[in-house]
Amino acid sequence: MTDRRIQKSNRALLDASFQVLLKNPHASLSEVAKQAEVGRATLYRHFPTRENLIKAIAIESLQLIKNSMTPIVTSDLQGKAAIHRMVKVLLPIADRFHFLQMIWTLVEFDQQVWRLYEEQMATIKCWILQGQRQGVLNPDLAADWIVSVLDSMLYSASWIIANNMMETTQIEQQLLQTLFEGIQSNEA
Amino acid sequence: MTDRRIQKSNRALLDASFQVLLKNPHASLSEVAKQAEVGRATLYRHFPTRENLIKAIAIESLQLIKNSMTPIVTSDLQGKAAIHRMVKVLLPIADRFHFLQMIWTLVEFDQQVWRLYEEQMATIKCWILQGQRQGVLNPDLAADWIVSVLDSMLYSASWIIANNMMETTQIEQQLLQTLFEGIQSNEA
DNA sequence: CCTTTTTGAGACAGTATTGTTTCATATCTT
DNA sequence: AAGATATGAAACAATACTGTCTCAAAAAGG
Repeated sequence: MTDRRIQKSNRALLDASFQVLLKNPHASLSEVAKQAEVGRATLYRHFPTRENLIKAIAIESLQLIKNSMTPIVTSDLQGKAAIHRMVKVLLPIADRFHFLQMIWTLVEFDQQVWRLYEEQMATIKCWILQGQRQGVLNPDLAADWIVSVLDSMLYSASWIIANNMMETTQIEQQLLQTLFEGIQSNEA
Repeated sequence: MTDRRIQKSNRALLDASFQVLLKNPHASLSEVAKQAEVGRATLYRHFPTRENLIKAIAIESLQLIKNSMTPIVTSDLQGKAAIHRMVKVLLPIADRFHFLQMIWTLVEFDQQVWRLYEEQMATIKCWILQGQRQGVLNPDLAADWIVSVLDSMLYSASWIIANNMMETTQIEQQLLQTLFEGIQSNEA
């Protein structure tokens, strides 16, 4: 039915562009095509404009994030346990967060992308409010602030991983520790 | 001695470019010149290349940060108290951090800029190690991780302030609370 | 007041990128 | 195997931005 060539090119382009634009958001589409081992014309056939390409990556990233989170949503995990689990699940795809954060200022997205984004944020916020009601999370902290911190810590972690400054498992442990208990010494 | 026009144009250009490029790193130099109420030719007379302009903003930002931090360095504050104070001092200029973080991937800086940056980071890292030795900061956390978290939390705060989502004083309090004690409820 | 210097406006060439189109070739589907 | 379709290479126009230059006007300094 569907031509295998199309799928192959599409995949190669999505992977390559993510890889290239993550490193350098200014990269020309020639570079992307080259990295994807695909002709420049083919790139334009698949993604008519640059914005179109970036949007496709954004949607794929958000979809990836969503797919990682739904198992947690459908499970009966709540509050702290849910957040704990979420961090573990999202850390491996933290570079997707990085990408979204990076292009956020460069491209104006349409409703579709925003909806996906808001949806994920709403889910996280919901867990936080739940945790606060249950008394496991500090109710003095604004939910928006906590969401933002979570976001930026994942970003930090992704950056450290990308630069090979620490091992993934160690980062995971340190992130959770810091997020829940802060940087203060336990004994203090 | 020095022509007042030069200083005036220079200041206007530095302010305008920071403002414009913070919003949109892609903005053309025409937009910058327009915002600065200065001719495009004048912009090029002051800053021969785009990179040159961005570098100037980066240096000014780093200098600003440095000037904010030196009073703390020369004081005898240490460990937690020093970090506490630092957060308070840096929060008002968090948008400078935001800017640096934003352009970091877009421009390759020369030694001068790197030195200034490394210098600030080293100072912060020094305080953290000190705090860990004194037992006020969790010694299990990597100093690099803590620096990174600090950085990203300031970024979060700056973003929230920029979007008028919370008041500055409240953010300051929440940032310190989260940084030191995490998001966990005290009673938990 | 007179000289020097900066400025703004505009024209200008150079360059890079975008996006389109064509056509022969290779690869798929049936 | 045969027809349909995606692809690569290349040429192409259009655009946008960069960086340079000139010149008259404005503003500074002594």
